[in-house]
Amino acid sequence: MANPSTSRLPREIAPRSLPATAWAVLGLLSFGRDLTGYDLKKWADSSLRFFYWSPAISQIYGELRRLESLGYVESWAAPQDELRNKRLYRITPLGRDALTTWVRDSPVEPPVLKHGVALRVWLGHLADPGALRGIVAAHREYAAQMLDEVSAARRTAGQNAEWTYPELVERWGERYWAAERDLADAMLRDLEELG
Amino acid sequence: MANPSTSRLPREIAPRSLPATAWAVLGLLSFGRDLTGYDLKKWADSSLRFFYWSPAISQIYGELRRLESLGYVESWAAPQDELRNKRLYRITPLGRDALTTWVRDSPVEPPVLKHGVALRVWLGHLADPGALRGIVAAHREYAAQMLDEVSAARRTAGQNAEWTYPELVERWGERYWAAERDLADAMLRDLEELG
DNA sequence: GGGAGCATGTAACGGGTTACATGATTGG
DNA sequence: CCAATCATGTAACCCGTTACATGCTCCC
Repeated sequence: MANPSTSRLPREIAPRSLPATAWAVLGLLSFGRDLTGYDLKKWADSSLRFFYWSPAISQIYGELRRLESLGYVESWAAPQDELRNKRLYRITPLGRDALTTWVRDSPVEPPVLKHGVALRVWLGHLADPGALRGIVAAHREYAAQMLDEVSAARRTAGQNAEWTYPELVERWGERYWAAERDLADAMLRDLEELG
Repeated sequence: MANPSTSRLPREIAPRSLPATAWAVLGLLSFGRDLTGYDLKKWADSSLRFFYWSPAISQIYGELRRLESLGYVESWAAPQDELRNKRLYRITPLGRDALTTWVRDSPVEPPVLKHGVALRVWLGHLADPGALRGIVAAHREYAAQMLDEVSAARRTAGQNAEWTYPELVERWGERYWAAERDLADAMLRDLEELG
């Protein structure tokens, strides 16, 4: 049996590496604005979701608390209106350093691809051909709409130097969703050829 | 206060809908072969992962137990060699029906996109331009390799009618990874234009 | 009056991963 | 002899979601 007094290692000093979501939230704050959790959720919905994903609001609040406990963000109460307060968050120099290190050094996780439409086509031997084409056609429209939305987001975004990289990623997002739409079209043609 | 005797509804009879992973595992079995958990993991690694993803082996074993408790699969011990047994699984008619219903009726989850490379480029204001290009270039190679692997898988796959739909999805996978590679190239060009 | 938006959080749950444990066989 | 492969499973843990709770303001 292990000696109980030695079997437990002291809590490691080096900061445990955070989930990518935490870095994404900190990343939103790295553009320099003071924001509430609610603000962050809206911003994630209108930008992050096109190439990453938008966490649930409850998770954002949780990550903000964790980031604050690590000293990566600071917060204070600010008047929302006469009666209520809201909590504004700002990135700290320590947080900026940690995020910079993460961007530079952390191994890049391979992109997650979990394509429910492909999964269903793969099981085509169990489906009615018409219904299958319907599923793919619906996905085609979904991709087309994502393309519309990311294009709209790009047009309304600022053009200053500060937004160079987000703009570049939005361009990438447009191409991505256009490709996704074209891929759906090609799959529809393949399905129709089956008769 | 709610009356404790009525505040709790009776356990619903209708089968709770399973996570997509369970349907994917059942889907592997729907091609009609008797397989072990280990076999299923290998097959997932060589086909599912190109368009969905390959669950951990421990999860496959767990899902198999759940599917068996629902009557969707049956299993029996078979001799692996003189000393050991392995457990073979087969889909049941009930399981086939349930899977068919799922393919037909379940709402299709929008494809998950969680692109770590795009996230890092989006934070480009914190990175050294050369390092950023390095990240994208590595991703370009990753996509190219996925393309190679899915092409190889398609060439070695059976050509009979049974494999029509898997083959179609593999074709889709080839196009997908080719597009991903081209998207990385385009992003590299955009990054280089920044100077 | 009611619904949408603003704003913050807790609790329960499920999905999925890694690490661990075990042990035989095959091939270099 | 050692590593890889075959084969099955448990336990701990974390990530993330949904559902729930609260309450104000603005606008129709």
